[in-house]
Amino acid sequence: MQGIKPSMRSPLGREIPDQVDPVLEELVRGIIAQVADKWTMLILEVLEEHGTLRFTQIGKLTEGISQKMLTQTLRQMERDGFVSRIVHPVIPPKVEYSLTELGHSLSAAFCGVWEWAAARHADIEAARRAFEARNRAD
Amino acid sequence: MQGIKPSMRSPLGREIPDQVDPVLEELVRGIIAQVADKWTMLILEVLEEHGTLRFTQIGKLTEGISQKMLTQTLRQMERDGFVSRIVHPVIPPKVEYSLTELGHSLSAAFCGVWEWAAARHADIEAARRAFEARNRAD
DNA sequence: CGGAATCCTGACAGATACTG
DNA sequence: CAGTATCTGTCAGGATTCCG
Repeated sequence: MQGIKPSMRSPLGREIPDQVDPVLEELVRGIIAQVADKWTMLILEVLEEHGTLRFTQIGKLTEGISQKMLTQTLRQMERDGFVSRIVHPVIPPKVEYSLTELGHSLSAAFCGVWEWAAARHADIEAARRAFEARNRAD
Repeated sequence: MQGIKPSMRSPLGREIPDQVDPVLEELVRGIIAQVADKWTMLILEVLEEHGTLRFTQIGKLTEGISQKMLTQTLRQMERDGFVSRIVHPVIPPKVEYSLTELGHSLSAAFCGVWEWAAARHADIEAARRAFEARNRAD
């Protein structure tokens, strides 16, 4: 009886109810889906590494992103409180982005998944090769 | 100089190189994208909670999944070594799925993100309301 | 410079039908 | 029961153009 929801295995002794509010669950799932998004993760990393950056700079540092997705992703991250967006009313425009405390904490939370993936990727690759071999045999 | 990659902030003192192999990075990113997939996460949870299950049972317990996506997702998870698939050669067919050790460890790895999301969802919702209010004002 | 608006396509999800 | 095959629609996301 263990689940990926912390309510069922939380090492902290906190009294999280076993029956998680389905509304909360749905919300949390949505949040995870968003933060696990390709561009969100990349931008998160770029901002972690470089601190405050301007729009175009993020675009250059985020390999392969289109202007549309950059705008869209940054908006979403701003909306969720992960990045702060400061507009300097000058000509030409200057907009600076940086991670909020919430953004940094998100980054830290994902660190565990990164460590897991880095530690186990060899097992995954092995599993894939084994799977290939199995299916080639029939 | 901090990133979401553990190489830059790993609390464990292990000697992970600061310059992560870009190939590995791409792989890890792909893995995360997959495991963060909606159905993958749901099935992961269902199997954690119920142990070994048959194809149809997983379908019933995974609200809203189509039979196509169930097959597809289970195949992928089997390919990556997260679930084992045992076919009993009887009539009618009987196929049993269960998590492997790798699957359980994946589940555990994501627990941290769940805890983060559960702990911080109020902040995110507040940020969203503030964002709404801000944009309503102009 | 930092976007917004528009158009377009291809990948992927859902529904349906068939099968060992 | 546990799939496969096929068709179709939707929609995320790229390219392009324009604007304060």
